Amino acid sequence: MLDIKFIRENVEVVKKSAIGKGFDINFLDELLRLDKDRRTLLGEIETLNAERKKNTDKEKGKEIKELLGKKETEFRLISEKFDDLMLRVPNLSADDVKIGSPEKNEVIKTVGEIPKFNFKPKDHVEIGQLTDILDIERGTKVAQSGFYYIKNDGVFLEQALINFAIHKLVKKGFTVLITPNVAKEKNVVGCGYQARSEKERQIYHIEGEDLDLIGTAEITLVGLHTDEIIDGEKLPIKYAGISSCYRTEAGSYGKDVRGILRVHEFRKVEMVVFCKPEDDLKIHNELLAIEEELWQELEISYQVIKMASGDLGSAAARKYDIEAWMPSQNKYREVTSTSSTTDFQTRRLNIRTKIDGQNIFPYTLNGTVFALGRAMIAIMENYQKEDGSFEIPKVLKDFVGKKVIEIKK
RNA sequence: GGAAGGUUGGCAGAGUGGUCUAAUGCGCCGCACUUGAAAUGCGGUAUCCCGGAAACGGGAUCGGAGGUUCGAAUCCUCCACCUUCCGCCA
Repeated sequence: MLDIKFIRENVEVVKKSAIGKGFDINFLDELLRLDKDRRTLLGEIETLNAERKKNTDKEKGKEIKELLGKKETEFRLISEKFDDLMLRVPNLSADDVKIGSPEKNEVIKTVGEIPKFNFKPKDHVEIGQLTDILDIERGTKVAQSGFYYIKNDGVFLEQALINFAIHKLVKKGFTVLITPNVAKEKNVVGCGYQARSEKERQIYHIEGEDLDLIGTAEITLVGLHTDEIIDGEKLPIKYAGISSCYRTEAGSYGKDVRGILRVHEFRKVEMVVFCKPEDDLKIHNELLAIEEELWQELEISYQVIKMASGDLGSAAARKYDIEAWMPSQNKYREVTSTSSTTDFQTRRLNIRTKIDGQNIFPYTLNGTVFALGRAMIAIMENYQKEDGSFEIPKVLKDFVGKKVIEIKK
């Protein structure tokens, strides 16, 4: 959420930034009109309240009460609309972000060697069948398309990725958590994940409860401090959370239907940092560096993409993706994403920090450590051998307990 | 699922119809005293609205909504959440 005062005084800046992100911002004039009406009414209500307090006359008291009732109803109506529109105003993109559609995304770095195979590389679905570590068909049978089983050594591989990641992150000063996989809608909306429309809703809702299945632990990690005041001395606070993630993937029918690249449920290790505004860039670079370090240690080739404004989404001010090499597709595919959301989320969730006696909204940043399904795909495909077996990256060997995952006899 | 108790400022916590401009304590910020610190003293300490360049001034806000009343933190109703006990259960 942006500060309404900022919006009032910088309408053109807000418009320009939103258009750069590809958002329809036609409602901005209505928002400003509602803001004006809302404040006028609030003034009237407060004056009436003050009168009511002082008044001792019976007749006049009743009069005031009646008028107050009308004004309050009107106020509530306007406020509701106002709040709704406020939530639809996207965050500003950072100054260093290129304005433009996703085609303007920039590859800022390519690291590592693309593996050369003297056979036609298989995809993870085939490798998963041959090694018997994935059962996608039965996931579909028991649950639905987009759900899958991980079996046998696959289980150890996923656990290995988690362990490898959290050991590293603890050393880097992160507090590790296993978070709830559900959260009240307030936290979902607070992080900027509200649906643009019901049709495109990405989040599963639990019927009859004020609970959504989380799409990422970002929601539960940022939500940790909802309605709290964080001591400025404690910043930066760094969290790494393990959770399941649920996505309806509405609007992406037909994309990546094969395998487990795009699914409704997966597990992920996610970083969230609360920091002082002036540390934004520094922390963002740190998060990206951690993500790169992990892929370097896995010895898998990757690219770092700096997203143009059109690919930022509502909350992000700046975003980098890492794309890892996927041999079966002969291209790099997204495996991590790290964003700065400035004070967009903390404003919505009323998370403040006290620095020298002053309350300000801290900045939040997030970044993927491992989207475990996608990391597994990358390992399976990049480390595959001709028969469909694959090696375990050196850094994971001790965690998995073996060097190769063999095909099932 | 059943029952009881609770929700007040950064925290603890008082407050059962007007004097609440919300006690008191702690924390934090500033100032004074001090070589420095501690201790002490004084002042401040949230959010929103209006006016103002600012300093500041005025007003509103005691979980949410509704009701009773001239008047509600305080009484009544509903809702949300929290705690404890019971039941069920990994």
